[in-house]
Amino acid sequence: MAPVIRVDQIDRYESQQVRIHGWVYNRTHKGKLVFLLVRDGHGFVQCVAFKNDLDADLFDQITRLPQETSVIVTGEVRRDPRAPGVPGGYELGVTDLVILQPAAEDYPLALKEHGVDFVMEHRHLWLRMPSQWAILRVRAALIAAMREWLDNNGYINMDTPILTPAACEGTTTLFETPYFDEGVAYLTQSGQLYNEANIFAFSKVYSFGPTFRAEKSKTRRHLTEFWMVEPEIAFCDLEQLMEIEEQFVSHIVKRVLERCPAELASLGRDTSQLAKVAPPFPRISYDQAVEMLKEIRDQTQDLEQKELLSLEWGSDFGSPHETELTSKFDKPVFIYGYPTQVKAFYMEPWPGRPEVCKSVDLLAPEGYGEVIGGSERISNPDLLLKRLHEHDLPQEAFQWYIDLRRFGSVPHAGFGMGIERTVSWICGIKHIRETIPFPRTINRVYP
RNA sequence: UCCUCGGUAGCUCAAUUCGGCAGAGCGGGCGGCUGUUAACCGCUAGGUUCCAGGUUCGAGUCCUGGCCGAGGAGCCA
Repeated sequence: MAPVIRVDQIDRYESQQVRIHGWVYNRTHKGKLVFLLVRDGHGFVQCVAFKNDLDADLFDQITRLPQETSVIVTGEVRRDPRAPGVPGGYELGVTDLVILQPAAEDYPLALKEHGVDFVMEHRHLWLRMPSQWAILRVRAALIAAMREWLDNNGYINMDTPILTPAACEGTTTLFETPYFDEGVAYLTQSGQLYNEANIFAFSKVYSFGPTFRAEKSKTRRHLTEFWMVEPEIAFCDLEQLMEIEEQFVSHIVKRVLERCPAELASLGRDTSQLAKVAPPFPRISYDQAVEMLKEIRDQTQDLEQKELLSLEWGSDFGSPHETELTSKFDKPVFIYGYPTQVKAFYMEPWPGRPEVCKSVDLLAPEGYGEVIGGSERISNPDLLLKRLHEHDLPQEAFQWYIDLRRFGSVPHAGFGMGIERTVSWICGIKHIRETIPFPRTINRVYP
């Protein structure tokens, strides 16, 4: 019996009889000839059935196979540049076909454009479409590349808790859940504080998991549940942190370009920009960025844009600022040394300039904005305690965190990278809701 | 929370500045076609025009209120 193959490896089987386990994605009926586009999860391949080659009854069934019917197709692999598919260029001359289940006729997703609400309502089926399939395979490749780099560079994976007793950073809104006699617990918005404990045992660690923000954000860059990788490094300052970040990001982009060429091509992604992603990345201080934005603002004629770009020293950048800044570069850009007042309480002050802290954000090019936020952390217990009080945070809840600075404190730093934003940049897609299998947004928890 | 836009067939949309018979393409069904790339051609079925009021001889269209969604701002990764 012919072997079952994976469509992404079809080039290994030219002129051989093979079987494919899959689903009918599309059908074109031309009388005595039927084209089936079959997907097997690994790729999409065209299968060609001629009336003369097949039993009359079977051929008749093939001419009316509904979209999404599950099938086992047997046939000979042949190279043909006309053949569509992913990776494409090969097709199957059908010699036999078994129908496992004919799909119901009311499959909702036509091979046409659909509205956002409609495809989101049918996310469980939308996943089968080529664009979604490609994006989520890139996501998986990206996660694998990320773990590969960390595991190969001395980082150890430490899982941090999802149920937490209090706000990690005390600012943003948290999801709350009842918790036995303790009253309430909160869904985590970062594993960082726990990782700061972990580095004193393991030196270099990373956590990777879901994080939750109950912000009422309603933009293409926000989800209420998203995934973040958070490396944390002992004996590391801000400068070293930026070197780590650029190595890390460059490795991920390079690996995805190597491993997902067919997926990126099927998304129509121009990869020439991604190919330029290699160290070093430009480093711009917050002060310089403010100056650059002033110039850009003075030069623009568009009054609305002028308004959006208005900025005082001391405030954080909004999305319009990030877009303008990154458009000046063809690589990701570091912006470091943000004002202390717009950043979290645990960031190390800049030497001699307490109004600035040793923080760094990495902004992706092509308008994708912030994908990484990181900083050197405060290592002095007295200063940390002072900052806690300035931010009105309860000392008791953070006692363990202060303890870390009492028993062999060292300079240390870390960052968090948003997986969905990074995938959306690499894939070149507009909205991050497509970069996670089942997105959670402010007004959607179904399916 | 604020600003802007939208809701008509299963889907994507149209329905004449200024109220006058509810339409098309895709998808479904039936038929035709040996190289299709969102195939094409013919026939066919398919409607609570988001909801509730109001104006009018007459409302998909105008008015009031509500619901739902999208894009953006703020917040953030």
